[in-house]
Amino acid sequence: MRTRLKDVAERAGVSVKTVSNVVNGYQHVSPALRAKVTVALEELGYRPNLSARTLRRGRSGMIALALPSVRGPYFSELAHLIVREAEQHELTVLIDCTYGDLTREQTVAEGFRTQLIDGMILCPWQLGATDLRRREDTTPLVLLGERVSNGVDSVAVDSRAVGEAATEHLLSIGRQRIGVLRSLPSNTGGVVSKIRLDGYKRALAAAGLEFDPALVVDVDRPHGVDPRVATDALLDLPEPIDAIFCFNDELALVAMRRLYEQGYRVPDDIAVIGVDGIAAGATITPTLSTIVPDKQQIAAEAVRMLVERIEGDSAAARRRVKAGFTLLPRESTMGLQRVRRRPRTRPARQATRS
Amino acid sequence: MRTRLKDVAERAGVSVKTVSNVVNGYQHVSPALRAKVTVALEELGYRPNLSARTLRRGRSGMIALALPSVRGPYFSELAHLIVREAEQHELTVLIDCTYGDLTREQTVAEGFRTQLIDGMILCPWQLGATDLRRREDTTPLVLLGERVSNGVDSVAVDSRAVGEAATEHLLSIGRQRIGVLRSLPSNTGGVVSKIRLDGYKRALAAAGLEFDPALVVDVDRPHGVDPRVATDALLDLPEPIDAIFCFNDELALVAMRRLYEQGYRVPDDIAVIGVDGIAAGATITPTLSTIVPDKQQIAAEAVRMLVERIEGDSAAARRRVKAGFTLLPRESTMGLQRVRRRPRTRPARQATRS
DNA sequence: CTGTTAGCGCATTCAA
DNA sequence: TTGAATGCGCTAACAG
Repeated sequence: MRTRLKDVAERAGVSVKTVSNVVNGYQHVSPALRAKVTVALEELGYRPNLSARTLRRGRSGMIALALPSVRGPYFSELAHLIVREAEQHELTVLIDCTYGDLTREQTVAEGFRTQLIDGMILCPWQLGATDLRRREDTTPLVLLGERVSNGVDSVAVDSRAVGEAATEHLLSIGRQRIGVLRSLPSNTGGVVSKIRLDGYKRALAAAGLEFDPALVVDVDRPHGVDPRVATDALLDLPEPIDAIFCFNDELALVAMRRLYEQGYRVPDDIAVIGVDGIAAGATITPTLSTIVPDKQQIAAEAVRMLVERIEGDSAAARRRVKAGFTLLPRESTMGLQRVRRRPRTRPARQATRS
Repeated sequence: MRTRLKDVAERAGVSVKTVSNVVNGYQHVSPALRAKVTVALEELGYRPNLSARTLRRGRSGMIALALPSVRGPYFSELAHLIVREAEQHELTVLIDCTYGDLTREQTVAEGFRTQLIDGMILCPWQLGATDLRRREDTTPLVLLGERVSNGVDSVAVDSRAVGEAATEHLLSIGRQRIGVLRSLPSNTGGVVSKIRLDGYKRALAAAGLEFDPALVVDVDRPHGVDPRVATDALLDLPEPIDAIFCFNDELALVAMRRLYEQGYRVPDDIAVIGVDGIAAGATITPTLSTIVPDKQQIAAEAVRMLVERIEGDSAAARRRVKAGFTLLPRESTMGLQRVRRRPRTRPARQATRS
């Protein structure tokens, strides 16, 4: 049997309450007793039973983070930041993967790990306003993304502004026919993609250009159009394109590879811009121009709002926070950095295929 | 107040026990009562209080996963797989970031979230055998990696074999002077790096080549030598190298960029191989040859062993499972795929700098 | 300042 | 098959 508070009390010759006081860092304990208790605590190797404490306190100090996935550069970074942020508030994060599955998202919204978590942050892909209205669970909830505009706290980047910024950047370097590789994860309503495309259209309109639907190709991984095929589709257009706006960096990487395979040069022939700011983008050649959402801000705001809900009156008005982003112009739009060609000291090798 | 078992019981006009039976799917409940209870459950929107249940059962159905970070391609993928694997066993995963910090690792090993988690999987970077011997907490524990060889269950890839395989591959394509970019996270004892280097030496020896310490450069992010500088160091060696073995793919990406900046061609001048199998490696040009640890196996074995500990007698002998890996030869060692140069239909553009 | 006691919500003895 | 009572370990009222 595990050592309980009671065991420690007996050992130290004090009451349970006193031990509890010491464990919880209460002020009003005489030094003498505190010392005795501390020794007993140490000797018995006491560890509080968090379930019991949670049951009693009605608080566990844990929050859930429900994401479509924890894999992939975007969500893993976001998860990391949220975990860090939660730590600041002495909260532990329980991560749950929804796989963008509606049923799972509903389960989460509708009382997941009840009473074991003090609140949760959910990034919905399919969950709709209806689901949320039906919601009976009273656990504080903060939503990530623009999907739902219901009476729930949420934080998201302004996708329209993102679409606009990317497009404006491409226009600013003289590109006129801008293809779009739009990611439509098969399991999403694609709200974000839709809004981003609005931004694209707006930027075009502001530049006096007409929107051409043929320039927009949907990429629907993993069950839909392969990104390579989608890129080819853009390249095969009768009137050639001079830039591609990819809705995420991973897509951009694939597109750039495809452009290489098809003999196009980036950015000379075709400029490429992505969204996310994944690490590889800074390292590949050409380095990838991209738009970086302020994940740190997203994490901080989400946790802050959640903590407020947990601690404060749940009655406060629902808030909708807009997170910022940054345009990072790099080589895939601005042109390759000049490199110094080294004198070659030995003949170029042939790779020996085995 | 939240609806409790008792409330449901009153509503349905039955005892608490019966409701509990229904909730937990007990067999021996008469259909009539079951129906009544189900209705009451629905009407009141009952959600079990997991803290109470945990306290009573002595099991929470949660396990902790303590990693240095959840960011980055390797750990995020691993976390993902472990979460999936845990789900198969109806376990929820609580993720904790240690940042490779010794104190935090000790905290985790020494009774983290006691009684709230049924077991844990820890990937130690600094924790030593001493810490583990001292361990008083009885929560089942499984270790990831080769760091500790104590009386604890663990699963890890054979780093020596990895080092050997990478080196042999480079030798097999005719490279003889193989530089090593060795990652030594500032907070690690670098056990893995050491063992991998052993593999490198062994492969060299087997090929009748002498080991040259000058060929090994340590990269110590974020506080130590910049990977770019480290790459330069290899390039500045009096006797030129013809290959680089990078201890992880991210490092390889940086090295390849640096090679480009310095005017070397990959793989013609210098072949590059990494370890991890990150997604970007399949997409960049040249695609990155790499060694992919079988993360799925690691995840599966870790969870399996943990579950056995949780359910079975804790007395069973400690096991040390070796996970497999795969060599993925790609363009960065095998040579570029031939590309078709398209007829250019319009003059090459100049990127207009704004 | 410290001890006694009740009860958080649930699962589970033991009776019926 | 079902109901009543007990206690999991802890914290917070309330006494002392």
